[in-house]
Amino acid sequence: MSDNRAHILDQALRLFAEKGYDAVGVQQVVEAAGLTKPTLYHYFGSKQGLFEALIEERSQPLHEAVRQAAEYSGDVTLTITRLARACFSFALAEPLFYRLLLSTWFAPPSSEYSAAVRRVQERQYRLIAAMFEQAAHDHGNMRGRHRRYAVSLRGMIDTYIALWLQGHLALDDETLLHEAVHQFMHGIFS
Amino acid sequence: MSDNRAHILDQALRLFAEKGYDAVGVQQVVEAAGLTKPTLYHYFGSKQGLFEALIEERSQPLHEAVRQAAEYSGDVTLTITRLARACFSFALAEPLFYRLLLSTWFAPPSSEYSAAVRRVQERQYRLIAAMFEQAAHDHGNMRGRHRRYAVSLRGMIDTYIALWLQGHLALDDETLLHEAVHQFMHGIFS
DNA sequence: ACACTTCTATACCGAACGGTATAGAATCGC
DNA sequence: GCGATTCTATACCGTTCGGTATAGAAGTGT
Repeated sequence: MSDNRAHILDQALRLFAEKGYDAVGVQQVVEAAGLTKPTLYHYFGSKQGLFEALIEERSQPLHEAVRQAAEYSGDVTLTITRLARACFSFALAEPLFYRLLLSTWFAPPSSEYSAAVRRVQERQYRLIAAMFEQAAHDHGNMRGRHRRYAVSLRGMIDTYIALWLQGHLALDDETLLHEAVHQFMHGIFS
Repeated sequence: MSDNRAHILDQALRLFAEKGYDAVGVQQVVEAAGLTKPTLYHYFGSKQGLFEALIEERSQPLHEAVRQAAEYSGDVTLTITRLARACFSFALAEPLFYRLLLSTWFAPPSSEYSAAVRRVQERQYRLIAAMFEQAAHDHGNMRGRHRRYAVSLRGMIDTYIALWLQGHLALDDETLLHEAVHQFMHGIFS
């Protein structure tokens, strides 16, 4: 019955996302899953191991989506739109997981467990930066700025998702998506 | 000797910013301050009270700086530059406090203690939104978008500060400041 | 039927958690 | 000097923390 493992991951995701890693005890997780601690420690070895397995496994669909969306096709606006849409879609499908990603990404760095999340973000950052570097071949004025562009695009995407998570806007809105991308491309004086 | 109160706040800020609220025990705080728990509970009543006092008191200089910078003077670019500079300056002066603000702002919402930080952010958001609303009187094409502009400007500022906190860029760089503002105003083509 | 590996529960470990009852200093108005 | 208030330390409360020793199920290959 190895779907006990999946149950533990499910409940751990929910609790970590709702209360934060340090505020959730191992006991709470196994109780929510209807199991006991030795089961959890059998599969994951430690609380940190549980968290890392959670991040590693559940982030793969996002990583794949970003990888596909970030393939530069000659049209910067289109690529950026695809990228933002990929992130928005994933956040809409897995709000708990995206909340966990965001909160850990901005959490204090000392915590050992957060390295897993930092790896995920770093991987995505590299994909986006590479896209801007390719795009700079077509648009000379972008040359040398691909790092800053990657950084600020990710920042914009995460800002919108964070605001959606707090109920300040609707993420499943194509108009909003295009306005956001348009602002990124052409500024607020459109 | 009521500067014991200040010592406790200092150490609480450092520990909360470095490890996170839930990962820091009351015992750790008073030990770092060279005191004992009853002293802390005399001044702050509870761990949550300590956190809220910390946020409320240490955020006032930031709030005042943002309030002044957000006074619209007829020049949008100048106002935004002043705003970003005010936030950057505060972050440079109080990196631990800004890190604490950011991490709590993106933390799971269930935690009672985080309401204090949400109040701070909400106050600043209103100042910035009001500035854009005034600016819309001069720039008709901005009308009705002041909320989105306020949101994305704050997002951009916090993104840059977060990246500085992680060592990815230098915040005390007037060129970077102007590039960031320029990108916000005119997009990445320009 | 049997050894063997995989999985799960009971019961427990020492340490740390947030918080407090009590009492002794220190400081103040007078 | 003296009562009253403010502040701080010793010692302790019950609970929860992450983690584990032990042993019993459950399934598998032979």
